[in-house]
Amino acid sequence: MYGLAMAILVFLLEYFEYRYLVRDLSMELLILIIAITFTAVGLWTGSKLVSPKQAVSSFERNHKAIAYLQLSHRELEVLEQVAKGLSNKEIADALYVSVNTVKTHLKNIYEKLDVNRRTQAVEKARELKVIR
Amino acid sequence: MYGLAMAILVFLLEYFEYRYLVRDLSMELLILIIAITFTAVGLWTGSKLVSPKQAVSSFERNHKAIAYLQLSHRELEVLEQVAKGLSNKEIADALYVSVNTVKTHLKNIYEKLDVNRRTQAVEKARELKVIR
DNA sequence: TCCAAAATCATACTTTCGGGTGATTGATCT
DNA sequence: AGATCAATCACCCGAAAGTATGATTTTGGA
Repeated sequence: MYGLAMAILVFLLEYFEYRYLVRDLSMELLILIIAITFTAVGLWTGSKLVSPKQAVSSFERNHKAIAYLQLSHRELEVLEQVAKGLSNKEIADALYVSVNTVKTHLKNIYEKLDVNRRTQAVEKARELKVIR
Repeated sequence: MYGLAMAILVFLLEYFEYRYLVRDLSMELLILIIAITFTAVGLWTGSKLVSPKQAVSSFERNHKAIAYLQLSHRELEVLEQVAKGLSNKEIADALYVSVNTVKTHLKNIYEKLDVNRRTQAVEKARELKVIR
């Protein structure tokens, strides 16, 4: 796309070049136009390339923190469900285990994160980039 | 800065123009150089202007959502405390009101956000950019 | 193969939350 | 002056969450 656009522009400019070459003024103008045009192209391309990269995700899990906290795979799953706002019962159903199991996992999570409420656990896990 | 750089470039190019005007090849090359240069300038300028804006904060409160949901000032304060992971008692102490008042506010918040748990309220409020 | 960690579940108990209802006070708008 | 709304508080009750303790089964490595 970019290459094509540039080729066309170069072609067009070459045409104008031969038409108005005699006048000095048009040459300066030509350079100005090219400069502005390609600055715009650069800005546009930059915004198209840079913005999505930051907007789409900008989240990557902090595996070091998880390892440091010794959070198991299952505990992470429970933590994610909690962050989604699910109740213990709903988490139990989602993970096909009993409510008691969920509670046990949560107890261990609270201990590892050094908190004693689900809301605090979510808050802390977010800070540590353990969950989204 | 940008204007100065462009002025210098135009001046330089004008110099080259008079020096190599006779050759057709250099004219095309000239245009190519200008195009590439200013694309680079555009990209650089874009990255300098766009990146910091998104990196520094990237959060501004959605006042429209708050207005639409009819969340009062006090309700917002409670919501923020909840998001911090505080218990009703702790929120009550922080805002110098009774636990019952906090509960009343929470009840109204739940109704307005159409949820029935604090964790869901936090989740939804975050989605709607009502809280950080 | 054997062990430690992870995952599972249970029971019992306490605390916190959430829902329902009702009431008072003060500010704002008409 | 009356209506409206935000903010405050109280009481009750059941549900959910959290704490403590103990036990069994799976499983991934050494």
